[in-house]
Amino acid sequence: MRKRSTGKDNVPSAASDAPPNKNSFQRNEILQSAAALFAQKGFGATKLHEVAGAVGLSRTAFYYYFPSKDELLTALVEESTFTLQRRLTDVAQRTDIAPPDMLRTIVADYGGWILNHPTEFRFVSRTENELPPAMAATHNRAKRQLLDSFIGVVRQGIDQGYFKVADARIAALSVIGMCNWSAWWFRPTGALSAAEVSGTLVEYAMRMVQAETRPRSKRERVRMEVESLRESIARLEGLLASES
Amino acid sequence: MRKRSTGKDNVPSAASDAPPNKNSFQRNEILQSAAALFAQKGFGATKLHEVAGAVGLSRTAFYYYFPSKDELLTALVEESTFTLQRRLTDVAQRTDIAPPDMLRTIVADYGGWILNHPTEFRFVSRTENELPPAMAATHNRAKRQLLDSFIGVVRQGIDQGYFKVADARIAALSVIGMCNWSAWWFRPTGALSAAEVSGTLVEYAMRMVQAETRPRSKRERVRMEVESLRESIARLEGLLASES
DNA sequence: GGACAATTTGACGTATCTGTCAAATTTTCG
DNA sequence: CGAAAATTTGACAGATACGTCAAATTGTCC
Repeated sequence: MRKRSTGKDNVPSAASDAPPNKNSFQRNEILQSAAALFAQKGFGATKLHEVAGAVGLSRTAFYYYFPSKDELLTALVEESTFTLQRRLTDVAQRTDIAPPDMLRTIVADYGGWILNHPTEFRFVSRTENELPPAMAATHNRAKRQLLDSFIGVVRQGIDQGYFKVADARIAALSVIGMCNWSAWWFRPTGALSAAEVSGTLVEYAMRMVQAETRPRSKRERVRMEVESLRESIARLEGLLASES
Repeated sequence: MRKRSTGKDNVPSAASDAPPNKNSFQRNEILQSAAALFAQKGFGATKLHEVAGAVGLSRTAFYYYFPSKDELLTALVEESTFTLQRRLTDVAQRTDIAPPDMLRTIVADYGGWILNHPTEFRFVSRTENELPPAMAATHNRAKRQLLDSFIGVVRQGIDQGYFKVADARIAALSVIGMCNWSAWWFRPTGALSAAEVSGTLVEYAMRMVQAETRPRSKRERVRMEVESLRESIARLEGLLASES
């Protein structure tokens, strides 16, 4: 019964042997269930016995894997938020791409991540007002960065004559909102895959800013033509279906 | 949490004189503060002393206006949800308007309501998973009706040749999501008014479905799509030829 | 001022939740 | 098998939350 109570053993550094509870199967099960429960009912409203019960454990067994409920929250936030944050800032830093392709890339990446991690996204959205101050600060900073990235792309597109938008901020928020909300309705088991929905979101984002089709590279032209073909075929299928 | 109270006066019947607490100023203050707190932290995570403290009351004074925390929730849900529900179903029932105007109207109405009641909307969205079963059922029914209304308008627009959209459901969800998310970023004190933002949302919704002012016949649309396909293939052939 | 109702409060009881700890049980491995 | 480690459990303590109630305070009207 080595509890290693005093030592902060939850640092992400790769201590190989000492930490008694790390990367355990049950630990990951708890994290996953907790994310779903927190996403559904919120952090404060979710009781520990629910978390434990969801993975078939007694409430006290939980404390073998996490020192406290707050530590569970921090572990969850670190796991979920950091990946999202990194992904966002990475994409937005590039300046070598023209605004239309840039918007396409950023929406596909952001929306794609949400569609592939709807539970995590809902968890973060739901618990962002209950986070401890330090984490709330970094989270808000990341959100602001994300918004600024979108606004920057839209503004560049306007300035360079690609987009026709009156207010870059409203347009960015509308695109972001469209993507965000997909976490509340998308189900991977549905008729459309995450990649297909992501492509649709990209298409709608481009329509929102009325991006002009001034293709740049050959590769990009091919991609656009293929996308256009796909859309045409889908529309034709729809027309054909409504025929009978 | 549901405990049976003794024969108190918590019947919602409109007895004009007997109920000692109804339509009081403090009662409305409590409702308003509670909506904001529930929207921010969720129902289960918000403690009663916070609600009472937000309006300058002691915790026990709260029980003079509401028999229990659950009754506060139900009162809040009834007040917030019913107005939203009625508004939605009213607009969507009309069939005398052409799809483009219909979409304009429905988005302006729905988005406008959200922009004018962001706190209520966030409250409903946040607590919808903590509602008592009966209320959850009606709420889900209303949500489904709303979605069906949007889908119906989009589908009509497609069939009548106004809109160019591959999947009516995804388009409807995207428009709804764009509107919904405004509750999380819009502030009435900002540079743009609710009416202005609402107009922008309408504009973006119309762009999303690529609404055209004049409908085209189905036969004509098929011809156009085929022509579009032919052109795409020709362009792709050209790109392929110049590749080698 | 005084009677009466409206409103607020402090003390109390109960239920629930978090977290601790020693003991019990299971698993691992020599 | 048997010992040590890993894992789980039940009992317990402290804190907090909800709700009740009688008493106290405030406001109103004559």
